[in-house]
Amino acid sequence: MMMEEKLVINELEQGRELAKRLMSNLKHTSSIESSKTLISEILRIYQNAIFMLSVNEDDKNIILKRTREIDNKDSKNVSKKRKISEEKKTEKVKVFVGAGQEKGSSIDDGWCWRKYGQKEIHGSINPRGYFRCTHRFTQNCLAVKQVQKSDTDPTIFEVKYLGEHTCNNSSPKTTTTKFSVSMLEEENRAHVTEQPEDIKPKKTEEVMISLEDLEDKKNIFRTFSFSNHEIENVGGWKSNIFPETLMENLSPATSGSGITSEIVAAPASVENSETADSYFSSLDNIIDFGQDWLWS
DNA sequence: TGCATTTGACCTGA
DNA sequence: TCAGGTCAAATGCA
Repeated sequence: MMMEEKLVINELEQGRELAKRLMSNLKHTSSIESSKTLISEILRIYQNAIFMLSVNEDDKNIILKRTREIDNKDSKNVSKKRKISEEKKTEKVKVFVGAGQEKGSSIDDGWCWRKYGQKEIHGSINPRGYFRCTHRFTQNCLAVKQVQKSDTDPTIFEVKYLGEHTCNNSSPKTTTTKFSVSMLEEENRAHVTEQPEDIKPKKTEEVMISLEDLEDKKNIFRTFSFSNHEIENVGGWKSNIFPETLMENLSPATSGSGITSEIVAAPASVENSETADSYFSSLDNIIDFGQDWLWS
């Protein structure tokens, strides 16, 4: 089996386990917070899986090469202070570049990060930002990520994840699954109809706003797109992610604000795959379920 | 006032 | 020796 297929399967298996836990949670407990956290985790895992299925061959080769290098180093039992032997996962995240991003702030991937350094990288125009989990000291969470803006496309950020989150992700901000939605929310507020004061987004309720919003699916996926810009079969890709009914409900104003241009099609091999279709269908169900549950 | 960010210095591996 | 990664004091912000 190909290495990337194993990685995807691993991600999806994690998603399945989390979904089971979520179901159990809903049956046996009334802990809304833990269920929200599980939903966020599931969405993140499916995002990773979709990304793995959709990266182009060059990106796959880079990821595989790094994975093998890591494996080799592990097998030699080399222990260095630099985190070269830790699990590393690289994502390319295309974002709307707003003011916050220009300042080099962290890409909001649902976790709570604290910036601890920035370095000019030899041969790169843009500096690399270093982030660690906010709960590093309180919960001994060793997750770290590096964010660097692409030299060729300023709307693409390469994000490297090192280490796993061991924190319980209890920060209000960390329970969101927005994938860099924040800047777009700023943009969207100009278009969104006025809401009553009491439901304006508050920091502690971002997950509710995020999941309650009818356009949430659109927000999630339009702010996370894939590095394969060559393939533009948007209809097939979008129809996998967004049900037709949802697409019909999107207002022209909002769909014209960038969503169609920012969602990049999956490779044909993914689009034509029944397996992949079922994954996307599951994702829809998960998102639908999350919204219905939160509304109820 | 507490927390996050910035940034120069320092450390480490290649 | 140099590039990349981390530390920690200074600074900013709510």
